[in-house]
This record gives sequence, structure tokens and C-alpha cells, in this order.
Amino acid sequence: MASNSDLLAAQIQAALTALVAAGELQCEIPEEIRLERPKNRDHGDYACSIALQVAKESGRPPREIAELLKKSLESLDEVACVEVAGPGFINVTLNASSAGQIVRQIIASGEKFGSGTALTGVNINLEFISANPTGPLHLGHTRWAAVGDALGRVLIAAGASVTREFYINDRGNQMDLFGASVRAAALGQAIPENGYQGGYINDLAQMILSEDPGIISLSDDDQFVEFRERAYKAQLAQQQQVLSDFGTHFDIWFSERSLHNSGAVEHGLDKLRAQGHVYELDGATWLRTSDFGDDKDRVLIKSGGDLTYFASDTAYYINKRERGFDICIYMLGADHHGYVNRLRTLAACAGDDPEYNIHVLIGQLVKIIEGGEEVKLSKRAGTIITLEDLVEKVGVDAARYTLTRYPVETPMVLDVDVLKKRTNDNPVYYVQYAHARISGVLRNAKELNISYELADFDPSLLTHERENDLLGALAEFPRVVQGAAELREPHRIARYLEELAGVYHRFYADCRVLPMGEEPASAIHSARANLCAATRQVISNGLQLVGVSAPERM
RNA sequence: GCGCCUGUAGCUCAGUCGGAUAGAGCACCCGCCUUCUAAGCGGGUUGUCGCAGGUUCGAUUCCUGCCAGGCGCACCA
Repeated sequence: MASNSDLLAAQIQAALTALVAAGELQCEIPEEIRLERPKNRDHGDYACSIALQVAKESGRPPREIAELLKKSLESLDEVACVEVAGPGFINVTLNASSAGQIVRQIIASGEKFGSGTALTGVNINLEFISANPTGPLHLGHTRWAAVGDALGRVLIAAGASVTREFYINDRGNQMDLFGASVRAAALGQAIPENGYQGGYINDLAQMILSEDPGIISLSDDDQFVEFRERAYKAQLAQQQQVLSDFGTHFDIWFSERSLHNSGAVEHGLDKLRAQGHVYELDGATWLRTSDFGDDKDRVLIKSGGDLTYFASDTAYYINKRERGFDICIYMLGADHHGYVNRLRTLAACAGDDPEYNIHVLIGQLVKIIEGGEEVKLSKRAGTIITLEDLVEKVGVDAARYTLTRYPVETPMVLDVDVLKKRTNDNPVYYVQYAHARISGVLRNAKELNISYELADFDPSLLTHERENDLLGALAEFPRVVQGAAELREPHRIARYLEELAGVYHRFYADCRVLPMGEEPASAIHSARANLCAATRQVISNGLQLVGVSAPERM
């Protein structure tokens, strides 16, 4: 179902092609003609700057070209008026009837409205959080829990096949240190150097002791392993529970141990050797990442024979690709940004295209302010703000929404005091309120027997400026979803919803939907009720994409 | 030293192939509920888009160089 902007774009393209064919104009025909929603209402429903773009190449004044295109656009039934403005902008105003058609499309498509096919057939692996199972999830993880989940939803809406994956770093020094720390806490000994501290370590220790009192009589080695494994299992389960409560779902929890046990690491090394980028030096095995622009080569196997963490990552990437994923998206914290280039070059070493097969998103750190002061994050000191802390303070909806509405490369400052307020400081309420408000109107409409069935919908009645604004905003949704998916920027959905909610609130203030007093119901009431229903659908679909509830009442 | 991110209103921040007078919320002042949810709407005040060049009909947007802040540069994980 073509949108009005697609229709206009196609018409302009056809007109340009005809002009070139007739020898009236000489220029390349752009593949994509972009129509914009002008900020200024006087500039019509849609504006196009194509005449300015092709003016130089064709050697004709932009206004002249715009005039030629104007004639073509005016021939469309959907178009009420076309104006050439300024240096050569083409401003198009639609007639009310065709602008209102978007309501039909929305109501007919329902939950599917906004979904598209831009990424159809693309198989994406979306890895995010991937916290060590050695402690609770902190704010950085929480940002990814919200953004990663939302991105997954957005990618699916754009047609992609998405697998959400959590990589469990359940192997190596950190795990051992974690196990040793819990054991020390249980036995009342000093925590090892650089070990883990904080109340949760003591909690784990006490839980394990009460679960398995016999653990204290095991041999040193067995005891250590037992503490480590029990603590690991409990901590992982805690993370899974917390994420589940947060509404973030993973399709696969991928254990680093399983990577090693399955032989995937050797397999990955073999593959890299076959690609010819592996060499031996000083007793270590290296990957020649410098072939693809890395500052220096990276060690895969240390001279002592141990594998590096990078070796695991390499094998894991290769494993993902062999599981059939076209694109591997990684969401990493800012402190890992030095890793981006390494991941990209390892993809190149594996014979892939780093521009397409791998995409690394770096999330800047989240600062948190409470009582006017910054709360310092410190795992060691045990003052860490966890996902549960945040949810307990502000609720799941406000937490998810706030974390999702900023681009991930923006370092964000999160003011807990503000998020606790149920006011406009919190944009999530503004958006949700619009949804609840519409729900109320539609409940009343039903009671008054005002139909909001499409059969009773006459779009030509929606001629008020506020109605036109709302129709225009609704029509933008599919484009916003596609952009958010292609740019991997789910915050665009949230920003759009805030805009749409604002447009609706203004419409609501100026356009009475239901009959007043003894006024008889008429077609305008049905037209507006349908417009309301369409708006509610879009807000609901958008909130769904960011994983926030759409309340019927507030 | 090298690299990544950031720098837009008093505060927190939007601004997708460069477009018309740079936006939102908060804060501050003034209005609007005897009719659909006032968690709302309207009006007023607020800017060297870090600085300097370059490309362009046109630059907050693209390029180069500086300045400031954050972070990272292991045979650690």
C-alpha cells in the first residue's frame, strides 16, 4: 500500500524522466526522491528540494525546474495545490480526502502498521549485555537491556530475522576470582587481592553454606570448584530473573565454556589459519589483524599455551557466522571501544566484509544523580546501582523508556529524583497519557454509539489544521521505523512518539471528537473517532517497539 | 603520543543522504476545566549550534586543524 509521500516521489521521478527523455532537461535521475514534512505549516504537507539538487547539473535555474515538476504534480487527484517557493522548493498540499486515507491504512493494518520489508531476508544476531556472571547487572547493562531489546523489536518490524544472544563469560580468571571471593566470605577469610566484594558476595556465601553445609569439609580444590560453580549458577539465575522481570528476553544464552568444550575454538583457529592470517612468533600464536588496519597484531595463544580472551571472541564470531547469521551486532560499553577495531579486523581476517557482516555499537556510560549528587559506580566498593535498584525506584516503564530515548553514543545523566515524578519531566507519561486519553474517548464514543468503523469513515471531513497535522504525523511512522532499524537507533521511535503525542494533545484541545450535550451524532464525529482510533494504534505500536506498556487508563 | 565518543537555550537533551525563521521538555512569567482524562492546551522570555578555516547556491550537518571534557590503547578478562 503506497503512502502519499511515495506517490509524490514516484510522480516526481516519472516527471524528471519524461523531461530528460524529451530533451528539456539534462541530468541524472536520482534513485530516491525524498519528500520532507516541512517544519513550517505554510510550506504545505510535503516539501521537496529536488529542483535545487539537479539545477547545477542541468544548467537551469532551480525555480524553472520546479515549475516544470509542479505541472506534473498538479495532475494528481490527491494533490490540492503545489507551490514553488524560495530558491526552488516544491511545496505540495494534499486534499483532505487523500490525506485522510492514512487512517484507513492504519486501522486495516492494525498491529502491523509501521512494519516493513527493508530488512526482509536478513538474519541478524544481536548480542547485548553479556555481563560476567560474577555480580548483579549495573546501570550500563541496564541501558543495553532496554536499548538492545528495543533494537531487536525494531529490526524485526523492519522484516529482519533476529536472534537475541547473551554471551556468558563463564570461564577464566574472573570466574576463579569470583569463586575464591565467595569462598573467602563463607569461611570468614580475607577477600583475595582484586577480588569481589559487596553485600551480594556475602549473601551468596551464606546461601551456599546453608544449601550445602558439607562444603566446608571438602578438600581445598574441590571446595573451591564447588563454591565457584554454585555461585556462578546462582548469580546467572539472578541475572536471568532480573532481565525477565525487566521484559528483556534472550533467545540464546551462550556459554563461553561450551564454546571451548565443543571444539569451536580449534575450529575457529583452523579457519583463520586457512585464511592465511595466523603466524607464530616468540612462542605465541598471532593473528595478523594489522593486515586490515589494526595498530598491531593480536595474540591468540600465549607462549605459555593458554588461549587469550581474544581467541574466544574470534571463535565466537566465526561460530555465529557459521550458524547462519548475516549480520552480527555487538553492543559494548564505552570502555570497550578500543575493541571495535579488533572485532572488525577479525571479521576481515575470517574473510568477511566488516562493513556489512559486523556492526559494533558503543554505548556511553550512564551517570546517575540522586539528591543532586552523582552516585559513583563502584563494584569493588559495593555502592553499585543495579538494574533492580533503578526499577524499584522508578518502575519498569519509566526506566526502559528513559534509557531508550537517547542515542547510545550520548553519555546520559539520569536523575532519579526526576524519574520518580509522575509529571511531564518524564516523557513516558506524556506518551502514555495520550494513549489513555484516546482510550477514554473511544470508550465514550462506544457508549454514545459513535461509530469508529471504517465503513462509516469519510476522510474528506478532516479539514481542520490540527487534523491535518495529526494525519501527517501518523503517516510518518513507517518511515521512522525503517530509519530506526537501518541506523540501529531505536531512540528515534521514542522521539517520534513524543512528537505524535504532542500533535494529538493539540488536536484534542482544538477539535471536539464527541457530540456536546444534545448535539446529534454526525459524520464528523465518526471521522474524528476513526482518527483517534488510528492514533491510538500507532502510539500502541510504537510503545510496543520500545517495550513500554500502553495503558487504557491512567 | 595514538584512537573512540561528546561539545546546540539557565538545566537535561533532539536535530538520518547539507535546505527555507535552529527545536522539545524542565525552569521563570501570564492565561485556559458548569461538556470527550488539566499526567493536558495556549501565550511570553532564552542561542557567537566549542573555535578557526575549507567545499557549496546554501553548513548545526560534510572535510581539515585547534580547544575542552569523558574513555581506551596488555602474551588482563
